[in-house]
Amino acid sequence: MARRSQGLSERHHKIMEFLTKFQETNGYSPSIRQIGDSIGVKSTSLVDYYLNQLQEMALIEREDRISRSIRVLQPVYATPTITGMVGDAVHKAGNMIADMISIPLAGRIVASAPIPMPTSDLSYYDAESSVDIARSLLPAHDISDLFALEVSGDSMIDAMINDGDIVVMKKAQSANNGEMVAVWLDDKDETTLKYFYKEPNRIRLQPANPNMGPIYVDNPKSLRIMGKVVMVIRQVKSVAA
Amino acid sequence: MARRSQGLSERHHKIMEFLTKFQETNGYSPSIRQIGDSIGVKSTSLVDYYLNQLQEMALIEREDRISRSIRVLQPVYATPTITGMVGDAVHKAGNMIADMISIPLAGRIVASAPIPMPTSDLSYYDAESSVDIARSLLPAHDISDLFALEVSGDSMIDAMINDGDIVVMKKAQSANNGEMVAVWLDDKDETTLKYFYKEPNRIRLQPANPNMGPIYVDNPKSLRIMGKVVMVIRQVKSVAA
DNA sequence: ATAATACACGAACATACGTTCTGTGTCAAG
DNA sequence: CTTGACACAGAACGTATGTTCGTGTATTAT
Repeated sequence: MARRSQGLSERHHKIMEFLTKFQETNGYSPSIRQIGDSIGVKSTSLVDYYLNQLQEMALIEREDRISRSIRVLQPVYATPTITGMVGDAVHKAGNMIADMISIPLAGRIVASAPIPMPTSDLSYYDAESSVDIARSLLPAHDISDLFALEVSGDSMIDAMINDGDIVVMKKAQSANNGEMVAVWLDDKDETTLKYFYKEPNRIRLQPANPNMGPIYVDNPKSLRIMGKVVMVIRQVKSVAA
Repeated sequence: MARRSQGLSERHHKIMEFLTKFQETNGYSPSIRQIGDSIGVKSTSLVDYYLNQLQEMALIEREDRISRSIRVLQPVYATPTITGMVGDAVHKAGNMIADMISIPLAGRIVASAPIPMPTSDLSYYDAESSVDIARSLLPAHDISDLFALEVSGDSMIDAMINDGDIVVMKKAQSANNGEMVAVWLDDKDETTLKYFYKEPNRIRLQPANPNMGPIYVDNPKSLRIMGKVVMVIRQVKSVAA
């Protein structure tokens, strides 16, 4: 339930500091009684009481009836000391682990050919052909079904995507208005990247470049949505057009 | 003292694997009995027996009479099994740490204003305003002097860069031919991103979009190079132009 | 053959540890 | 004033856990 002030009390703070430091120096968690000693509390029940609160605040995790099973989810360091800053850096690095996603590089996207899709969902973990991206950079929170393609040729230039760019896509068969999708146009026999808009009697495909006009597709069957574009990465080499 | 074969026996190996994995998945060490279960040993004393050996081999450390106090000094992953692949993935993630770069997000780039530069090299580590990028994605191997800017407005559209995009740049006062640079044009009073070409009597600024013509600058003094563009990231939201 | 050693089981033990219950004092809201 | 939420202590409880001991069986060395 809600505590009086939703912030951390002095006690909570001291406990978190102790947990963090103890973990780092010993490699395992302290016992309830050790925690009690560290903050000058005699009773184990009170410590348990606080630990439950910290757990509800998602600052720690612990397993029922298992000694020293406390996991510190968010390290708290005492006032800015050197060791504290080091620990903080370590922690940040640790977070970066969780915040990295390895996306399979499925192949190349060419205007004149359909999009190659990653074979299986349990895609083979090949370090050579994957793109590592920080989750914080991904707008989508749903990580599944992502794959990457390298753009070949200038044909996507109206989508402001150039040769050599990497597009991160999410598998999809349908799309909502305003989303950028990769579509295969039957009548044109080509793949393009456009913003998708479903209008009353037709579908409007809007290029990302506002200076260019839209394409209208009347027959929904002549259009196949391959995926939604999540991200575009351009590694600018020193070679110009 | 020395055991018959100084190498690890099968049992030792399995224990080390179990310890490593358990630690990584649970954040704390297993109990003696849990270890016994994992290797099919009924008696706790035997496990203790092996643990003492491992401790003498300096593979683990543990505190006397303290539960779950085992520290794994030298992680051991299984041979290519499922569990091994998990450990391998974790290991890979560990490598990814080293391959991540946190680039300060210095501000916004607007056509009508000069480029904001990061204040000091010991740039303040603010998690909220930084961009994490895998080093493998960066074409440049020189990591220093990198900073990131968020593009505001459509003015960079001839560089195929749109509103909301993030450009990663490297501080520079000069540029080589073919590099994309951010320049401030005195006579036009604006910042643009163009490919840089020094020609005999003038400087040619070529837009990334091949459909657009170049700009020529005769007086080198009216042009200030702010930095080289290293990378462009577009987080495609579901909002179109 | 004998002894020494490595490997294994199981029970008994002591205790470290998490959990629960009862009681007490404080303080603010009703 | 009463009520109830909150912060705390202490004790009692049950068990999870590390340790020790006694015993047995291979294997190896002497």
